[in-house]
Amino acid sequence: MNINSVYAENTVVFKGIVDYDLAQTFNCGQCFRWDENNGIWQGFAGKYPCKVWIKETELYVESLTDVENSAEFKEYMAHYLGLDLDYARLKQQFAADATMAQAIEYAPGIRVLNQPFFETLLTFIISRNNNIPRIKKIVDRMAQTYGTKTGDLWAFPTAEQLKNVSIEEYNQLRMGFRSKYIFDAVQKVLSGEIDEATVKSLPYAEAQKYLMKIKGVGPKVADCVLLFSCEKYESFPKDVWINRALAQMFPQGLPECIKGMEGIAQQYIFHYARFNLEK
DNA sequence: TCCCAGGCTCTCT
DNA sequence: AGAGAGCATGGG
Repeated sequence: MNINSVYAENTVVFKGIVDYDLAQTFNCGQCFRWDENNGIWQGFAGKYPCKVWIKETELYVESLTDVENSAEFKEYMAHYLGLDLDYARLKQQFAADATMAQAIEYAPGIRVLNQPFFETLLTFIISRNNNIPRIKKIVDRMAQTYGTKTGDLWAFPTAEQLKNVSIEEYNQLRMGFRSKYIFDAVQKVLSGEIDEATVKSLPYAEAQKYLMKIKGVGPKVADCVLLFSCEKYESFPKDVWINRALAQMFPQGLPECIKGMEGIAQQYIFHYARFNLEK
């Protein structure tokens, strides 16, 4: 996609933005570390601590540290925010199915972010049998205990920063039975047994199997990592809400019009289900 | 007090 | 291979 943007003073402005809602995007359960203040969202997009806001059809991203390479910054943010995928066309395609059209209409401003691999892997290990508010708290404690602070924002820790953290220390972050799984994931990333470039290069099914070498990572967590950080848009994570949606909204199965991009459709379905379906 | 959460592992059949 | 209990923790 051709993305129109201008850059000045650590800020990139993306123009011609239509149907993009930051609240819907950051609150739809795909990420856990963005906070809003007076319409301005703050958080980390990869290595960039940022403020993000939308004014009419312009999307502003201000880096809170000095940008060394503005071209790289622009490209990274466009991809992170999902601006390089034609959502207008995709949503029109999905809306061929009436139930999909209903889910999209409920929150048309959702975009699937392209997040960093390591952070996504760990946060979705924490997500297992957990609820979103508590996931956020645990992830914040991880950042504040082991990450690096920029201004008043704590970066999610790198694998290197977690190198010497023990299971007992993870327990102190109140992550319960997930501590040993976080520990295993960190070790496997550090040893190279789990390699980001390898995951991304594998076809979906093999990539899922590869990630499941990590203890505590099953099909659902692997699918989330593949969808939210590896551009495997055919990945369709199934949690309790999606299972409810499948039973109540798609008793005949998923429609043909989302094929190949099931993961993007999934995010609209998930968000709709969470706020509209009975338990 | 019990139920549940962006599930998975282990055990029993 | 399929079903079911158990799991840490905290909010409702």
